[in-house]
Amino acid sequence: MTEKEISEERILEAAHAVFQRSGMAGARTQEIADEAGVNKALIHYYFGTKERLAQAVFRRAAERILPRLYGILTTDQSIEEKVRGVIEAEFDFLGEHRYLPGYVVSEVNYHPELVLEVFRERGGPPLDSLGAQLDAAAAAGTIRPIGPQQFMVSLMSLIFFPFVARPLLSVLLEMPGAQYDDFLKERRATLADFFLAGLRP
Amino acid sequence: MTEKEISEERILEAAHAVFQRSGMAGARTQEIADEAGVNKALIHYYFGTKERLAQAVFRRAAERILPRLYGILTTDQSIEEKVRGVIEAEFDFLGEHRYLPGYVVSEVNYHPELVLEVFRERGGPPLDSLGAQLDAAAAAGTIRPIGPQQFMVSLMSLIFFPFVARPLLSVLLEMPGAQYDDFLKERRATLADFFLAGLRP
DNA sequence: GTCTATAAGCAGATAGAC
DNA sequence: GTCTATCTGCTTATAGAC
Repeated sequence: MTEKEISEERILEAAHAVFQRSGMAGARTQEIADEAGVNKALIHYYFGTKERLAQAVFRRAAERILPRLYGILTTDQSIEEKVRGVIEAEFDFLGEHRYLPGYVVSEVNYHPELVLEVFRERGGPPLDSLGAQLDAAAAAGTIRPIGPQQFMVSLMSLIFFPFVARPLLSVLLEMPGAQYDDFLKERRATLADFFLAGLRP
Repeated sequence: MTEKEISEERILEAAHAVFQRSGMAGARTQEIADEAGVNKALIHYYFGTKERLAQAVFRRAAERILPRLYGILTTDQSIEEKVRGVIEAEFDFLGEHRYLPGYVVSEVNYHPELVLEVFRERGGPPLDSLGAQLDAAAAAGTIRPIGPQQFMVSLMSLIFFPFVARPLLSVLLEMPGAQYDDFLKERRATLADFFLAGLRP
């Protein structure tokens, strides 16, 4: 890796951390520079503006979340296997990136154009093949009829929302800190059964 | 309503709108003043700082979302009736406040102390009575065993996440604008059955 | 490629008149 | 209670040396 790439990577890493905890509007380039161990000016040298830096961070984040999700959905496994696979893979990932979903969701709210451009580049999950598989399973009577969009939204809701709304849920449901981690562990173990039961006819 | 209260209310209403679309860090007091039809200085006269204005907005929002939710959970209806009731009530509410969940979730991420203080004041749902009812239903064999927290998180996830992540889901699942509204309508009609099926033993 | 120094603009907050 | 005018501080971004 060249020196240039090292600095660029350090800045991206630092920006990711700072954006995640302060949001794009709340983040300060000075803080990013400090965390990266470089000077403010260098950030502008590499990325021009704060906005373009944020986009670069999103591109990087999208490439971390989406492929593993789509990958599993594209195999030739059964619906049940896919559901279990997605839940396991996402919980693994989220264990190490607690704040990423909250950040993505927040920024997509405040700067849709900026963020959605990135997600458009990458494209969505394989809706057609998934839809066909769901239709086939419904025809065979193993699940009740459901469209691929409702399927995906329900699955993603159940997985991501507890991370996105963690601070809020932690307070409202009286599960501070480590207790919430236990809650998530229990959830990981039971979620697939709950979701699959919901699909049954 | 006194003149004083009218101005204060106009500012709160405007602040709510502006915060919702720009976030607290991104919002400008000038924009809030313009939208309220008053002067910047008046905002400080009433609320002191932008931060305290934001808190006032949250307090107002919390009082709109939570009571109707808790109210239904506190009745002596069956689990099934409560689930259907909560879903109907929340979809009604969310139809007119699309961006509220996204805003609350975003700010709770970036300024936990500030927001959580408000939610702490109000307290959570009736976990004890709900837990007892779920235990009883499980003992009677109508549902499988589930704690009140898992119950609440799953229900809230399925309801709120499609609103919180709307822009993202709209792009990834290829349902632009009005199509997403149709999707939500279908969801409203089918969600209770899906959720209740997930609970069955 | 990386730094120091600085410019230019704007935001939140206050003073003071009415 | 509401306004105009202003201050102070901070932030992004650039110029220019090394």
